[in-house]
Amino acid sequence: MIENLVIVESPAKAKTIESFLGKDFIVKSCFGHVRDLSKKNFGIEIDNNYSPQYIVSEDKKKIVAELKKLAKDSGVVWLATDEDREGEAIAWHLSEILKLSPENTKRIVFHEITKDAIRNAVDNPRKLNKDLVNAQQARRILDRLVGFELSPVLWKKIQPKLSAGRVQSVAVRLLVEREREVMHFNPESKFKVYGTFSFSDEQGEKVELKAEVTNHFPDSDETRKFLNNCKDADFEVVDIITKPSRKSPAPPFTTSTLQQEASRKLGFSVSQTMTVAQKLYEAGFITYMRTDSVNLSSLALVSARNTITQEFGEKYAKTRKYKTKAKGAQEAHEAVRPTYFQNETIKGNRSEQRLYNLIWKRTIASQMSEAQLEKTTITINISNSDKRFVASGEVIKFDGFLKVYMESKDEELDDSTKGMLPLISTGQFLNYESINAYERFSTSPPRYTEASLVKKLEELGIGRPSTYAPTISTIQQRGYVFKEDRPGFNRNFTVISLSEGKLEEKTKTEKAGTEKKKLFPKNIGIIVNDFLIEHFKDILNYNFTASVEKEFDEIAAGKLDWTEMIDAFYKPFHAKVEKSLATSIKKTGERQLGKDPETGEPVMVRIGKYGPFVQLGDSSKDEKPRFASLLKGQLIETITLEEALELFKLPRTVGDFEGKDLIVGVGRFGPYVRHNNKFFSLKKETDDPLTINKSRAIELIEEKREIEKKRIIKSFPNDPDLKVLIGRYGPYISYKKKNFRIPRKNEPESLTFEDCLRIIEEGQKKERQKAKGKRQK
DNA sequence: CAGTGAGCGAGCTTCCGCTTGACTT
Repeated sequence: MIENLVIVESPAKAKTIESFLGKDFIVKSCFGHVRDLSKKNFGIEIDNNYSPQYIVSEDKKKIVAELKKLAKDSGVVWLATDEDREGEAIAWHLSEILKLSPENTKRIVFHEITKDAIRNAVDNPRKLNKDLVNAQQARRILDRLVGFELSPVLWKKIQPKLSAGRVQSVAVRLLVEREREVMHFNPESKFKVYGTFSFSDEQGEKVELKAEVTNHFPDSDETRKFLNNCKDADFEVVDIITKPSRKSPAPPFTTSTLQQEASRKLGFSVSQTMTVAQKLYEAGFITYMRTDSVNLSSLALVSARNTITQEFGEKYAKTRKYKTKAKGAQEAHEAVRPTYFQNETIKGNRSEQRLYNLIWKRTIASQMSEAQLEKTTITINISNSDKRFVASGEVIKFDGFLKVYMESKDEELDDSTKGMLPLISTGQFLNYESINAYERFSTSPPRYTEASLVKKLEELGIGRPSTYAPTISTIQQRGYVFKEDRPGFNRNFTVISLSEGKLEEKTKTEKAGTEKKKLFPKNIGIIVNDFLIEHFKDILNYNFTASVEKEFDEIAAGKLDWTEMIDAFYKPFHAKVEKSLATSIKKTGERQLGKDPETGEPVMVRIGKYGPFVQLGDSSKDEKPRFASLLKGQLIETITLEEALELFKLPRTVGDFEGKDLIVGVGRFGPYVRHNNKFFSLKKETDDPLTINKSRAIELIEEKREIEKKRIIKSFPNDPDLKVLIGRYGPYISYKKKNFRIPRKNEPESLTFEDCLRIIEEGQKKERQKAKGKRQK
C-alpha cells in the first residue's frame, strides 16, 4: 500500500518533487499526454455530437499500465500536471484511464518547482476543472477537423502526402507573403552625407569631429550641388544638447526569446536550442525550457539579488518583476532560468556551456539596475545652406546591467558614429577635412529566420512553446520551405567626395542581398498556400487562432458549450471543403512563358509528380516534348523564358577525363557531374551547372575521391565488398551496400575480418527480428 | 542515389500539443 501517488508530466520534475515531499509520497511522471484521438474516422463521431474517440497512444501503453497498477495500490492519487489547459486535460485523461474515484483523487498545481510552492499546493488541493478540460477538447477536435479535412483536399487537388493545419499553414503563408514582398521590392537609392571636421583646442591641438547630415539627398545632382556649396561655406557649432537617458534590461527568457537569442548570438537552429536546453534541464542546471512566462519565483529573485550583490556590488542589484505580454500565454511554468545562480558556469559540452552562459547572463541582467547614459548632440550650421550637420555621441555614466548582457537585434543598427565626442563649445568654427556622400539603397523587409518566424507566430498567438521547433521542422519536411544561405550579388554605388576644395566622384562595389540561414518558400509551398487562401481564407487568416482562442476561453469560463462552438465552426467549414473538392481543378501552378525562338514551340512551367519543371513543345503533337527540372531556388512564379531555355541545355558534356565523358546534369538530388557512371554533386554555393567547366568538374571528382579515401578506416583484400568506414555518426561497417553498427566494446581500428563477419551476422539477425515485430503490430 | 512528366486504382499520407528516448550512416 502506497499512501500517496503524485503524477506529474516530466520525469525530471518528478525526481525533484520527490525530494521535497518525503517518504510518504511516490512521484511518477506520465510523459505528457497519454491518450489522443484515434486516427480512424477522424477519431470523432461527427454525427454523434462530435463525440471524441480516445485511445492510449502506442508509446504510452507501458507507462499507463504501470500507473494503473500503482494507482490501485494507492491511498490518494495527486494529479499534479501543469496548470494550463493541456495540463488539466492530461489530469482528466489520467483520472479516466486509471479509473480514479473522486474521493481519493486530488488535483494540485504549482508553477514553480520550489519546496514552498509544492507544500503550498499539497495544502490546497482542488477538483478537476471540467470546463477547462472541455476547452482543451474543443481545441484538440478543431485542430483534428481542420488538419484531417484540409490535408486530403490537397492530396486530391495538388499532390499526395501534403498537409495543412491551423498553425503550419499560417507559418507557410507568412513566408510566402514575405517572399513576394521581397520579389516586388524596388530598391531606391539616395545619398547620405558624412563629414569629418577639425578645430584647434585651447592647447592648440588639432581635434577631429565626425558628423552627418540628417536628411538624405535624392540624387547625385542634388548631392553634388550641396558638396559644391560646402567648398566655401563656414561651419559653426550652434547648439550642444546633453541629455541623460536610461536603458533597461530585457525580461528573462521564454522559449521563444531563448530561441531568438540563441539564434542571433550563438547561431543555433530552433531545434538545436531545444535539444541543448533539454540536456541542461535534465542535468538540473536550468528550469523547464518550454514556457511562455517571464515570471521568476520569489526564491529566484532573492537568490539573483544575492549573486549580483556579491559579484558586482549592492548598487547593481534591482529586483524586477516582469509581466508576460504574449497573446494567449498560459504561464504554467517559470521563465527559463538557472536553477542555481551561484553556478556561473557548468560542466558540459561547448554548446551546453554556451547556452547556459546565455541563460545565466540574461536572467542575472534582468535583475540588475538600468544603465545610465548621456547622449550629446552637436549641431553644426552651414553658412550657405539650410541643411545642418549633426554629431551625436553616447557616454555610459553607469553601466548597470550592461556589465553582463545586451540583447541583440535582428536587423543591424545604422552605421552612425556613436561614442565619445570631443570637448567643444557653441560658436566654435570648424574646418572640413573631408565630406563624403555615399549612395545608399533602401532594403526590402527581411526574410525570416527560423527564430524570427517563431517570434512572429508568438506575436500572433499561434502555436505553443512545445510546438515552435516541431512546426519549423514540419514545414521544411513537407517541402514547403527550406533554409539556405545566399551569397548575394555585387552592386555598384556612387561615392562623391569633397577634399581640399576638389570634388571627386567614384564608383565602388558592395555586396547586397546576402542571406544567412533564411527561410525561403519552395514552389509546392507557394501553390499550396495560394490554393488554401483561395478556398479557406478564414482559416489562413492571421487572426483565426486568436478568435477561436477567445471562444476556448469562454468554454473554460463555463459560458459556452464546446460542442456548440465546434458545430458552429464545422458546418460552414465542411461545406467549403465539399465545395473546393467539387469545383476546383488540379492545381499545378502552370504558366506559359512564351515561344522558343528557334523552333517556335511553346515553353511552359508547372509542378509535376517529381517537382517543378519546364516543358518545351506541346504534348498533343506527334513529337514528344522536352522536359527539364527547375534548379533549386528557381520559382515558377518568377522564372523567365530565357532562364527556362537555359535549362534545356542540360545535360551537357563539358569535356573528357581519363578517357570518359564529363556530363553535367540535374537529378533528383541536385546538380551533378557524371563520369564513368559515377555521380559527383556540384557545390551549391559556388557551382552553376549551366556554366561549370571541365577543370572545375575534374576538381570535384578528385575532391570526392580524396574524401572517400579518408573515410576508409580498414579494408580487406580477401573481400573488397567489406569495409570499415567513418561516417556522420562515427565508424560503421559497410558490406554490399548495407551498413552495420559496431558494438561499443570493439575498437574499429583493430577489427579483424572475422570480427566484421560476426557483427554483420548479428546485425542481420536483429533486423529480421525487428521486421517480425513490425508485422505482428 | 541522379534517364522520369499518361492514366488507372488499392492503400497510404494528414492535424496540434504534452512529454522523452531510440536511432540514424
